[in-house]
Amino acid sequence: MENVRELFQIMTRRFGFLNKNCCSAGGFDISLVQSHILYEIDHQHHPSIQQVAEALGTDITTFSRQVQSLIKLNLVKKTPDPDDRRVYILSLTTEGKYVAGAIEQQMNDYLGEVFSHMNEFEQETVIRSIKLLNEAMAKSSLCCTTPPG
Amino acid sequence: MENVRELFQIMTRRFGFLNKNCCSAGGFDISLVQSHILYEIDHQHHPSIQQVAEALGTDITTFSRQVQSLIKLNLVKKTPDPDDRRVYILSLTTEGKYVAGAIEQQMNDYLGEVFSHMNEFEQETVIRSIKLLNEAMAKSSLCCTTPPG
DNA sequence: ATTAATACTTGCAAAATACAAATAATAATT
DNA sequence: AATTATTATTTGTATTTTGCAAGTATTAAT
Repeated sequence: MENVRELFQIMTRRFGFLNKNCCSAGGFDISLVQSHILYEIDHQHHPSIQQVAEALGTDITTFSRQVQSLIKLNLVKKTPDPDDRRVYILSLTTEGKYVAGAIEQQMNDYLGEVFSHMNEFEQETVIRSIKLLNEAMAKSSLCCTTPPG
Repeated sequence: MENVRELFQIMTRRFGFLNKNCCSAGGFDISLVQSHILYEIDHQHHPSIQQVAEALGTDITTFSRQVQSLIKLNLVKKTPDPDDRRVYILSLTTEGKYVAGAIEQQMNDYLGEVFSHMNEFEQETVIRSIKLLNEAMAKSSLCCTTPPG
């Protein structure tokens, strides 16, 4: 098998560039990490601060501050968990949902443009492959979980 | 077509975790960005400082300092370009090549483990798809080049 | 009732980043 | 040939990001 790492390196770097471009959607201009946080809060079910930090592989103290800044921007809301008062549940505000949606849309537009350079069959293949890859990564023990740092 | 962005987000995040884990290879313990710099210097042909900074999408003043730190670690070498004395050519030292190689190997090992969760046919498909994707991204005008920031 | 563990926050210090300005060399213009 | 403009890189300085250590508040275990 050829150099898989190289293929991945190129792919993820380019996707990173794509991501960078995409965060000034919907009139807001937020950072790349902030967009990841919005994404994650939006996709988890009533997540706690710790759960989101964990998912993103971010130090919890750093994340605590990141959340604060998003609350200041009125994009994220922090609600005390009635079952355990140590815990805060994160959710997106209406504004936050709007921004997350705008970014999602823009990213999908960009990806759509990328995919337009492939034919229908190639597009299907690529989508299916990424799914396979995600499943394989989920099965892997070595990788793909929060790093120790 | 389903939510492509979501598939990409998951994939790249996981690959990011993989990358994070992988930088303490060969006895050295370097940062993720440093590993990307080593990779890029190794894969370009006698690149100048600006060229590598450009490829990585890093501000040139930041990159100048990053190079300095890698020189201090004796992983990178800076040679004046004889044709244009404003320019410095970057290259890896013997030690730098060793570290870059160790990281490459470790990444490939990790990816090998990930791929072991797929059958031969799926593996082939995934590899081919990533190649297709990289080609499509290269063709795209919207994305995948250095962002303005 | 006391101790241990957990979820989150804050103090502080270090690291990463970027804009503006400086330096040094080459290219373009007069 | 002299002057001006452009380019490649570095440094000054200020901002932002980050993380460890320690703190608070709450729940779980003994």
